[in-house]
Amino acid sequence: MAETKIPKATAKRLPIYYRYLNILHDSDKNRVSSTELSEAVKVDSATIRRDFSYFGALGKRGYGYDVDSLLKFFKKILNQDKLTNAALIGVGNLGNALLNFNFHQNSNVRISAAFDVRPDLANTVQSGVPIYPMSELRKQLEDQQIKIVILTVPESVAQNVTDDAIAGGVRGILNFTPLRVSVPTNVRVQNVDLTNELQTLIYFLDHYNEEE
Amino acid sequence: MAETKIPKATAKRLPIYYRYLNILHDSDKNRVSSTELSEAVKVDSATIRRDFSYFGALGKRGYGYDVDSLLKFFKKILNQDKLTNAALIGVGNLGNALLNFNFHQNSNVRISAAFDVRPDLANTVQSGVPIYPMSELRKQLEDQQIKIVILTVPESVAQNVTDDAIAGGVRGILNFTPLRVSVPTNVRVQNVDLTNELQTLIYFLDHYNEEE
DNA sequence: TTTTTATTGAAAATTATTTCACAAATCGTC
DNA sequence: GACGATTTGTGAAATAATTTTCAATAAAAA
Repeated sequence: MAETKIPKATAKRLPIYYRYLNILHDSDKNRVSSTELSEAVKVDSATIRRDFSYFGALGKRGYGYDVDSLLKFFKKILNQDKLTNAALIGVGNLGNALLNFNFHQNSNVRISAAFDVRPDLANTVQSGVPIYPMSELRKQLEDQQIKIVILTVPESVAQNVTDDAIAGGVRGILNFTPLRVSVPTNVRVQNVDLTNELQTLIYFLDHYNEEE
Repeated sequence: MAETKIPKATAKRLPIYYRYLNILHDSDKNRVSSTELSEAVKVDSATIRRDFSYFGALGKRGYGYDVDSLLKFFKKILNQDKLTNAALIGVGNLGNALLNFNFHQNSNVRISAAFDVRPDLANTVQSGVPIYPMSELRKQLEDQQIKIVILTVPESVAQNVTDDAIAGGVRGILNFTPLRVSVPTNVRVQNVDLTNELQTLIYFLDHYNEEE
């Protein structure tokens, strides 16, 4: 399934490249060099070439990379040639913003179902997405074959909800709660911890002055 | 200023430790081992000990770490013993959610000013935070001595707004736009790219199955 | 007191990632 | 075609981060 395992650091950069390739494509550029890419995405050009080379020789010496074929290649690699459905669990403050956040505009992901405990939300439609009661979580995930969830519930219930979601077949979790949830090894968690990010930023400001 | 430069990977974990130490403190635990911490924060115990050791010998062999003194230490290190004001630029969909997101509850950061282009928003107060017109960005940042901004504007204006903010003295940017903004070396950018996170998650799901 | 158990701190080994630097390939021009 | 200018792809070196290992020490038990 994997093409001889790409480094994680590389994998995390692929969407960044993909995004900029789309921009180039939309502006009808058909050729790009690693140096040019480097400036746009703020990644060293040697790193970009190394990243690309894990997938084979994608460029041409003395020429650069062909935008269209590179784009097509990454679209495939990133599964962006198919639509991926995700579920949002917890339609509170942040959850609501994510419902309106148009993932589908920039990527082939869309939130196709949402869940919340509040009885007045259950069985309504918010921003075009049906909201189900939490009691239906497992069943709906199974029925709709949803493999990815976005977790925006209160920390106190995060682990329970996670367990439920995994029971429903979920394989990837975008976790906005500060809790580091426990999951089996075949489930992937990507943590987005806003308080953390701010604190890290403050730390760097105070301790890594005037350099990079 | 810096205590002989800590690895970046370590710096990013400090807020995670800090948060869990607070939880331990609140539940009146006064001692913790690296193994116990490890389970809670999902970081290998050796990595935790290594991380701590950059700051000196904080623990006691055969005993573990004293929660209170460790907490006090990290509070200082992370500047959480002082209040840090941040500004939010762009009170749209996501920006609004962040205004309501209580950073102050979990950390000593609060959003003390917000900015938006919409004339109907300017000079109102949203969730207790005054909204200023964009034209006042630089002046307000200077006057209020705000060094950190949260950027939730449309991508198309991200670079301009960033330049303005930096002219106003900003040193750290939590960037929610997909644009990799250009900044001088003494300004730090922390990118939070939601579409990216989802795409990375999908990539890992498809290519790094059944292992870790 | 002595022994056992728990646990850190740090050196060393390992693994992962980035960067350098250059030969090889290709392009565009004369 | 030959030549100079570009630009990739990649070994090798450098740097960064994690993990192993274990001596030293503290606390608890005998």
